[in-house]
Amino acid sequence: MPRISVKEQRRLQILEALNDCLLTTSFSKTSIKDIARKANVNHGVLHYYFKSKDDILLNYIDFIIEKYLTIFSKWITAASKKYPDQKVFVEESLKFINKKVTLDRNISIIFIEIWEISLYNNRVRQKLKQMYKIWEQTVTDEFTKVIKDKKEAKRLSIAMIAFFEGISLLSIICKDKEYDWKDILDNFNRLVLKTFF
Amino acid sequence: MPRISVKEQRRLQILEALNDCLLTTSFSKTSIKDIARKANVNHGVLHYYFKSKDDILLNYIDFIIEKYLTIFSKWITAASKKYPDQKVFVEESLKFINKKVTLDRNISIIFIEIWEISLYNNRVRQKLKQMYKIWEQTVTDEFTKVIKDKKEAKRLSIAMIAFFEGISLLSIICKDKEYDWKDILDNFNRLVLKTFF
Amino acid sequence: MPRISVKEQRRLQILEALNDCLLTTSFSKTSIKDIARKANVNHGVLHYYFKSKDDILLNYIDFIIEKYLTIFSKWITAASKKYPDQKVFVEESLKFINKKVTLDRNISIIFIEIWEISLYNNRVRQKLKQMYKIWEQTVTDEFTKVIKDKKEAKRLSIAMIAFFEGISLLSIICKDKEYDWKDILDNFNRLVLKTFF
Amino acid sequence: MPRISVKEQRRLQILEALNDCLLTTSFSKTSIKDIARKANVNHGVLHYYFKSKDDILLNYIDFIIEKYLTIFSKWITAASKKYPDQKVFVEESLKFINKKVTLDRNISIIFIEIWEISLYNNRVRQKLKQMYKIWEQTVTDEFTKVIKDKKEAKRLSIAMIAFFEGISLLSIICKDKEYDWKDILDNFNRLVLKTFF
DNA sequence: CATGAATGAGTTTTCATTCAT
DNA sequence: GATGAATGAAAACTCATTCAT
Repeated sequence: MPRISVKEQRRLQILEALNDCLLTTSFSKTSIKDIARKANVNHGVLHYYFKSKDDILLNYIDFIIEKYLTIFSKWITAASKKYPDQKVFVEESLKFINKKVTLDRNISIIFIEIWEISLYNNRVRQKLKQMYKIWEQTVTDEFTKVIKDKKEAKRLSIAMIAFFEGISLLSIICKDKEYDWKDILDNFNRLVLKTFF
Repeated sequence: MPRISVKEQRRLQILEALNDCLLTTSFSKTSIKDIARKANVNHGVLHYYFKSKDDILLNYIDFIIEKYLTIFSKWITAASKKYPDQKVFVEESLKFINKKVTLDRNISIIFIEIWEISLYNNRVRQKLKQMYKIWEQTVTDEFTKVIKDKKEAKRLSIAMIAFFEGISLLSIICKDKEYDWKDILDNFNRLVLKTFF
Repeated sequence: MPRISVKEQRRLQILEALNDCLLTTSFSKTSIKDIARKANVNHGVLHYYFKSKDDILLNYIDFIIEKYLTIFSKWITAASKKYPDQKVFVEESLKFINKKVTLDRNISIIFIEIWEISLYNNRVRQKLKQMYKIWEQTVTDEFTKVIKDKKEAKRLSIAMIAFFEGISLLSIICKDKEYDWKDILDNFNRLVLKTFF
Repeated sequence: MPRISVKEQRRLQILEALNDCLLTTSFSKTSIKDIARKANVNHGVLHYYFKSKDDILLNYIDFIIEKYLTIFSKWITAASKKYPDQKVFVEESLKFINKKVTLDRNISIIFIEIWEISLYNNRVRQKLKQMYKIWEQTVTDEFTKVIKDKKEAKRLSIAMIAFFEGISLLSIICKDKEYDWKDILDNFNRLVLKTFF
């Protein structure tokens, strides 16, 4: 008795294929056949597992958001046990996010693509908004442990997310030896740690 | 004797039409005929003034970048005269950018679209990169007036741009009463002013 | 269990349709939809079986060349058995070519069209050149049986092909009771037979 | 008082431009603007001097046919005086035709193009037919000086024209060191001279 | 379930032709 | 007469979607 049904497995296979496609081509210019080819399945199959190309997109957005929220929440759970000292926990968390999310080229590309899709697709935008809300609340929760003012904690949380997304974006567009993104993030992290601990 | 030739006028008219289109539809899904309709011209005209759809795009990117770099540099020039006090100048500049750029919905939408296009279009990416470089240098120049360490000034300049772009992005995706973007930016500005002056 | 796959059958159907079209319209002015209409298929199908209009053309050229080289070589093989006497064999061969090729209106039209295409399409020209080379060699081989000088045999072979192609051309352009093309060819054949046998 | 009006001069200029174009591109793929560019005139002008693109073609056909018939008849007139000996006259005439017409690459290309156009354009075909008729009669007239049988003279005349056109065609398609077209023609000429003189 | 042939709407592009200036 | 902007029909091609086998 498999935990994931064959059907679910096929669906994941297709969503992963779309993910691969998006690393080189925009969703608009990715054809159903492109996805099928990457997934090693017949293109007709895609319409068996999904209603339409747009349905694949919506499922993909859920898939990708869940994937990264899961990574994030798993880390938080594990790290809060591993690092009982709050300062070390925050330090390690920032390092983790920077390395695994902000400066991960593939994730950055995928999210720039999703941001754009969300501009003209309300359902995608709602999903994305929900993701940022969860992210913000998680970060705010952590900040409230060291900042009394709840409003201030939220403000800082949002600002930090904005900053990370901005760096994620610029690191893709301005890929250049001149800009040392890791250095910039390390300095930021130091500033945060120095300020609050 | 017109300052701008008829030809140039028509080209601008078409680029403005594309700008309008991008506020509601992605470039990929905007057809030549859509642009023509918005510009109130026959679709054949677009191929008379531009080589191809891609040529329109490239010209549009130049047009939009120049437009905002011009707004920005004009402000700097005028403001540095108007506000001889460095602190006031910086304060007013931040206010101006926030209002006219970061929180301008249309600009934000346009740039999220351009970011995405740049992912898969090297020429667009180069243009964008060049724009960010100019922006960074202008900001760095201002920062060096109050920060001795040049490297630090550059780091801060980049961080600030990343932060503003992040806010610009989130303000579009998370448009919600819950998030008061102006408030977040005002707080940030206060922090900057307090830190350096 | 079909000898020819459905795919190959459809491709042939399309190439035959193009052949029909060329009898009334030039390739340039024959649209994909024209071919589809003649083939009784949807125009999208043509792009399913062939990469592009040019790909259809290239395949058509191969198809038509092979068709006539096959007719020709089959005849030679069969006739050389049927007519053991060399003179009779040549006589019958000339008759056959005249009737089935040189004075076949459809073939003449098709080839005049292909000649023109080859002017501005190098790949088509190479295919045509290859066909004439094979034809020339086959004829030269036959001539060498009655002419000792190999160079002379080749010269005559080429001259004969040129003559037949010229007649093929003129018979289309100067279709008129005044010109009895069969009579001209018969006289030519008699001359050839009288000269070498 | 010019012999040729300005209007006529412009028209010729345009027809010459089309001639240039046809050396590299088929008539179908030659645009009005291509012709105008080659003629160094505004494309709108072409519709002032000619009713339509097709009208340009028809005039061009007349122009090119007259041009070569003129060359041909001028030669005949001059040569028949210059070479009172009939054999020498024929010998020189054949040499002239071979060099100036049959093996002139540009003329060959132009005529292969015209042959094709004539396939699907009755008016062009009629003009071409008329040209071949005049050519045939001129040659027949010469042949009747040495051949008593009028029908035979005509047959030979047609055969010779067919042969020359065939060589003209093959020399373009099978341009190759392997085929020495001049040699083939020289041999043919020798044969003709030997046979009738 | 899987396959791949078929459909047809929609896209970019070309270009002969017209016409106001 | 000359110019070049504008028109609109038609072309090649793409592709999401359907469906018979």
